[in-house]
Amino acid sequence: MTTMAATAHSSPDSPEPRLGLRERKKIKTRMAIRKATYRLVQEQGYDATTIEQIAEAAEVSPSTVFRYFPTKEDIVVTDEYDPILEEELRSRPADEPLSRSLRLLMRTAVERSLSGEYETREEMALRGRLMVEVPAVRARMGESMSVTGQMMCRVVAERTGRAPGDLEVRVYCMGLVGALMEASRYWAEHGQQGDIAEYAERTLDVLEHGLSPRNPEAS
Amino acid sequence: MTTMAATAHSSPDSPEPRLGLRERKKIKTRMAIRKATYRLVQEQGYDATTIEQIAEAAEVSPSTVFRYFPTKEDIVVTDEYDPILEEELRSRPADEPLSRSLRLLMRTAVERSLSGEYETREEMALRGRLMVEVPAVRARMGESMSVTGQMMCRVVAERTGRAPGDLEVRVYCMGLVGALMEASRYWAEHGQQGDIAEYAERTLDVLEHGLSPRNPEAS
DNA sequence: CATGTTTTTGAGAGCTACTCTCATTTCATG
DNA sequence: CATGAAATGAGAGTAGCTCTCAAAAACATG
Repeated sequence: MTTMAATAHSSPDSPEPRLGLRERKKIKTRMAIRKATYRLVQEQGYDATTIEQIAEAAEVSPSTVFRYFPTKEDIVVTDEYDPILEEELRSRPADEPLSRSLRLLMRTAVERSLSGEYETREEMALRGRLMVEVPAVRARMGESMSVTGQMMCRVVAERTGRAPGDLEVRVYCMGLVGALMEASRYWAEHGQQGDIAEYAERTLDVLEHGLSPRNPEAS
Repeated sequence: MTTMAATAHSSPDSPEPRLGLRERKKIKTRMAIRKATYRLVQEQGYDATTIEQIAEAAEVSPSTVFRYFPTKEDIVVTDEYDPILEEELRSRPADEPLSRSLRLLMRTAVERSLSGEYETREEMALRGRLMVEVPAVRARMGESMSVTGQMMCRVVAERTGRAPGDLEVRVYCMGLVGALMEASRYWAEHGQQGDIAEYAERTLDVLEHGLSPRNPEAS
């Protein structure tokens, strides 16, 4: 009953710890596990890193690691900003062409991840490498891709006035997400050098206009 | 052991056993493991079925099971007819529009799988269910999807005169394969009732012409 | 501050997928 | 039939993951 109330009862001038100690600790533990994992995986590789090592480095018990992440792959495959993308997409004017919204979305998404707002560039790079090298991680990535696809379905359905479960909607979204996934994989496979935003643009071009036949590298 | 009896070793006019006894046995073992797995999974579910049970039912040792299939998921996720599709696609005239070739390909592929030529309909149905229900299987399916995508890349590259590693080619193919995958998943989720060939058609329509905005079920 | 309640954690047992090694059996061939 | 190669079985070992239960930490009270 008194769930939300009570906060800041005695000292009304507390900085910003809106969350209780419990919540804050959970977040910290989560981060600690991630950090430890990233470090260990960088040092010794994914397979060579065991849950036990991760637990020890993060100063928690193995049980706790599994309480926070259902599988080992989940520790590295995050997908935090799905909801952010969703909101971003929804905020676009409803009469804007979908393709245009998507282009803008891609651009801001890339900018954000490059800004290191949600994860460091090293972490992103590591994730990219793992996606290419470790089958289990790649597989898990595919699963999370499907979640993103569903999110997309909801938004696209609203825009087009169709049902989210509509075959056309689902197929459209999964085609899109699959293609973008491949683009990021292409980027990862090429040493993460090229401009990923440009890759996204070209991807959307292909999806919109098809593959122009026999067009040998027009760039 | 006396099942196959004398294999007509001395008579040089043996019908067609071009393969040695070893090869034939390997094929048989492979099939036996698959059959046993399908049966047990149907009876008790995927997770409840252990490798040990499969081994016992197939009358081999657990070691042998792992020798034939790297993972448990691989036993059910087959993907035998990737090369067949490839040949089929290659056999199409080179100047035929890609979309047309793909439509024909889809049609024959569906016909073939429905004919029970490569696997029984029950097996196909089971695979569909597992793909929807069991995360590990779905994940593995995604991996095999990626292999199909690569095959597609090679063919599409030839057709369009581009390189197989070309970003546009890869993105196009993975978008396509991802969308078709989603279509088959849609089919599986809906009790495997609808006409999967029609779903494929609609999928290709969407990819070619985009999502027609606000078009409420025009069928 | 002492209390009782709830949540989180750690410890440990247990299951199973999967790997590796080595001895044994089964097929192929001169 | 003898010799070499390939397939199998048996067994030990690793690690991811689950479950249970009791201790500890955070919260809500008087």
